Amino acid sequence: MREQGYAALSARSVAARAGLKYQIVFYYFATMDDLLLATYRRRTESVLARTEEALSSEQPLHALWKASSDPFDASLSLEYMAMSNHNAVIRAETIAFGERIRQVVADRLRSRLEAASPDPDVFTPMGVAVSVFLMGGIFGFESALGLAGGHREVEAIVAWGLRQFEPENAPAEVS
Amino acid sequence: MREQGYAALSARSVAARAGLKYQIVFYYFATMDDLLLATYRRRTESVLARTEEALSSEQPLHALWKASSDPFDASLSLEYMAMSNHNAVIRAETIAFGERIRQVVADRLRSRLEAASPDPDVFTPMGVAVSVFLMGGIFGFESALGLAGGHREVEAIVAWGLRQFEPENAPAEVS
DNA sequence: GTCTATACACCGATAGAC
DNA sequence: GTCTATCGGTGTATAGAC
Repeated sequence: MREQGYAALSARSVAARAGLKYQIVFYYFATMDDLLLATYRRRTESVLARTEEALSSEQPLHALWKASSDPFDASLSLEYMAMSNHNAVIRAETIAFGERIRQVVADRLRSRLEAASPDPDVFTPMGVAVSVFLMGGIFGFESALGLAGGHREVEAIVAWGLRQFEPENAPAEVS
Repeated sequence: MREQGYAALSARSVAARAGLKYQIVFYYFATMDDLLLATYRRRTESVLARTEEALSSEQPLHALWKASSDPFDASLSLEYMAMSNHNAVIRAETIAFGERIRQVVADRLRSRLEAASPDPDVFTPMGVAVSVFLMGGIFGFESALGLAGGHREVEAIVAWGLRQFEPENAPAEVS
């Protein structure tokens, strides 16, 4: 899926990688949608685990940016997002997971962000957390693609923003 | 493509909409890639036109956010981005267009942003322009999907940011 | 320009042998 | 559990009639 897109995920292509005949896929999964959902859930669990690991570091907001903007992850995430647009099962999963993870992130960062917020009405924990999350994702995807116009300049702004909440960190660590 | 994803764009599906036999597609376009590229180019031209229109308004940065975050556009853009991941022709076009439009936006906003920048080393024209662009795109896509957790809070931050450069605007106009 | 006819590859899914 | 055999459907693409 990462290499060739969701359209290339077929029983035949999956089985070929395992060195088996494609009919075996239907022995383990009744339909391709079942396989897809199982794969997606395994992935969201892994993303959640890595996010929580980032949140446990000494500079959780910086770590969240770093984890979110990872190009390898971002391009696969984008594939699932595109699929969410026209597959009801995947869309439901994307929404449920999206709501869940940003709640987790906001909760875990709450005390730290509230204490450091220059303006608590504007820079709420949820707002800051989701902003970092969203910006990181699309930034990472563009990097994977090879589209980097303005990235250096955006990083300068992001570094400034992160510094407002976690001041002791040097900007160099951001990228 | 918008309704069913890039995988559903086929000679058969296109011709069916026109009420014709699918073979006629190969009369107008030698390959499906040719059709795809022609469609994509028509779209990027239209996006560029609307962007330039936004930049001509009295509050170009606010207008840029509004145009970028339009959900209807964003979901189709995401489909092309996902496709860029594994189709070399589309990827080249995405990169070329991406570099071009952010250069246009940064140039057109330069004098205004430089004059208002609270810190010219951090908030460069390119940095601000691309940040608005990227955030708007993913924000609009999530809105189209029905994933809105933290959106209200993100909008508050975006409104604050826009206000730094175009102060006379009321926050209500941002969304 | 639009049609019919045809070719061949790949798709999801099922039945039944071992 | 893994295999072979088989099904109908869809995909891109070409040749040739009208």
